[in-house]
Amino acid sequence: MRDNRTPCDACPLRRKDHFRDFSDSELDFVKSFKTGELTVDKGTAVLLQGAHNAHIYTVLDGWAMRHVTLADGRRQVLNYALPGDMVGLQASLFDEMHHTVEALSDLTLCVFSRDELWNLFATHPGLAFDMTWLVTQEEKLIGDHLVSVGRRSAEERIAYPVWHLFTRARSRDMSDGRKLALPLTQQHFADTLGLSLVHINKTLRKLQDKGLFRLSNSQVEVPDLDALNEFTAAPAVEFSPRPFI
Amino acid sequence: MRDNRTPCDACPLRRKDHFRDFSDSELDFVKSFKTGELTVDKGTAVLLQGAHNAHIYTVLDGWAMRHVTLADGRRQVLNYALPGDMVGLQASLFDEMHHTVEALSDLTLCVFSRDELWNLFATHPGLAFDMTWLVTQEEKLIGDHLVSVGRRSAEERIAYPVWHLFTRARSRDMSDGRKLALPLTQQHFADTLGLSLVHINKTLRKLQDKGLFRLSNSQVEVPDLDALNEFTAAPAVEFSPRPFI
DNA sequence: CGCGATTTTGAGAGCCGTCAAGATACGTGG
DNA sequence: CCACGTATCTTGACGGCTCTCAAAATCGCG
Repeated sequence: MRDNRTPCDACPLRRKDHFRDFSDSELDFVKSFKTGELTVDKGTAVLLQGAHNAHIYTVLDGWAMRHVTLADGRRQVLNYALPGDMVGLQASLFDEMHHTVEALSDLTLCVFSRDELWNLFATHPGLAFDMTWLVTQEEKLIGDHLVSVGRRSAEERIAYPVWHLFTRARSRDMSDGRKLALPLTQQHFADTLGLSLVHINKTLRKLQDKGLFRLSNSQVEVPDLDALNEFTAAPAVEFSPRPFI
Repeated sequence: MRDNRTPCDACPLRRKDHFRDFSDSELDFVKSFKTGELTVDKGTAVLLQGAHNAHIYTVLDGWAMRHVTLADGRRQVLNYALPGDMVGLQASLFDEMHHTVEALSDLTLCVFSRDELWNLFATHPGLAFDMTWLVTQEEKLIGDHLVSVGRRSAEERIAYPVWHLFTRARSRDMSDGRKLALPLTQQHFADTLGLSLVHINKTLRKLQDKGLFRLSNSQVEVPDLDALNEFTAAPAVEFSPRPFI
């Protein structure tokens, strides 16, 4: 945890169109709710499956991944967390974590105390409401993911997270509109989509040959996002500023 | 919606060990929050994917299923709802539904007004907290489901919902410990697990030949729940009274 | 420049899907 | 109570999507 933390007053996320702003009272509370800032290197596990943790986090900068590891080593990625996303809340409010949260890039997190969560609900129903909304959004994302893994072909499956991550990253101004730095290996795609690494590689080639996108050097380039969206057969998402804490 | 509704004072769920009781103040609020009761026949869609709905529901009696239907007709079941589970909240707090909720049996639901939700957060932080907890639990269940579909073999996959539904139903006193009325067809299993109906049928036979359970006449019989749990390789769940609204 | 991580490619096997048809159970009306 | 239509379950054959195994090529980093 570092001293030179980002003051909430000057939170870079608040300035982005994607996120809604706080009221003065809410901002004051969040400032006190935030107990510190955590910066970890790429590859670090921030929250560990099976462990208890006294903190809740919001991603301030970087990419994280939530995943479950089975006893025999098989892994399943649940979701990716981008700036503005909370992690540590989802498992369940006070039980042990059911999944691991790992940094995919160098990662900066705002740290909140779990003990203060009740206080948030008691004194700031608006923020509590926002938090619940965020959890329902997470549930929706995982549900969509489940639909993909359960019912779509390999080609459709791969296209979905490319489009999805690109769209989410763009709304956070992480992309210039066509290119995006994407810190995922093909193994990540495999563990996300329930496919083998080899099959991911071959299917990825087919999709790139179709011109839907281009992956290289940890970068994605999407020439036509609408075409990619149509290929995934996923409903396009509407845009309205979303809350964050 | 019927007139002879179940009064919250005499809610049959409150009496079960599985659910925690309300404080007097909470009970009063929930009584006013509940605007009616809805009883529908087996097969009825209570909430429709793509539609808006002014209500939130809690299952009072019966089985429901939450599922997504793709444009070409492929279906993916997200989860099953049993007495005490909320439906209609998850999609997202005020947007259109992203999935359908359908009655698997004759189904009775408590009806709550979405407009009052804000009031709940403003005046009863305890209930708001419970509601958030319920959503995180749903997210956990869907996450576990995703792990199953993404990373487990057909045999492991099928065993999981049998164990899971049996355990959940038993905690609601719907089973005598060995037998349970389970209103699922093999097609439901297929749509739940991302497998074909034919393959479900053949795998189901193998598992029954192993003696893990027996399905017939819409009944499951599980001779040894622990053995089944071990086979699924899913972590057993601890028991503590959970909230409901 | 050298080593580990990641990507790529090929071959062969097998799990699972599709197609098809028959058997059984269930609900409804006569 | 029986007849009949529909839903559900069962079984077999066959094809293909995806897996595993294996090895080479390329990339990334110190």
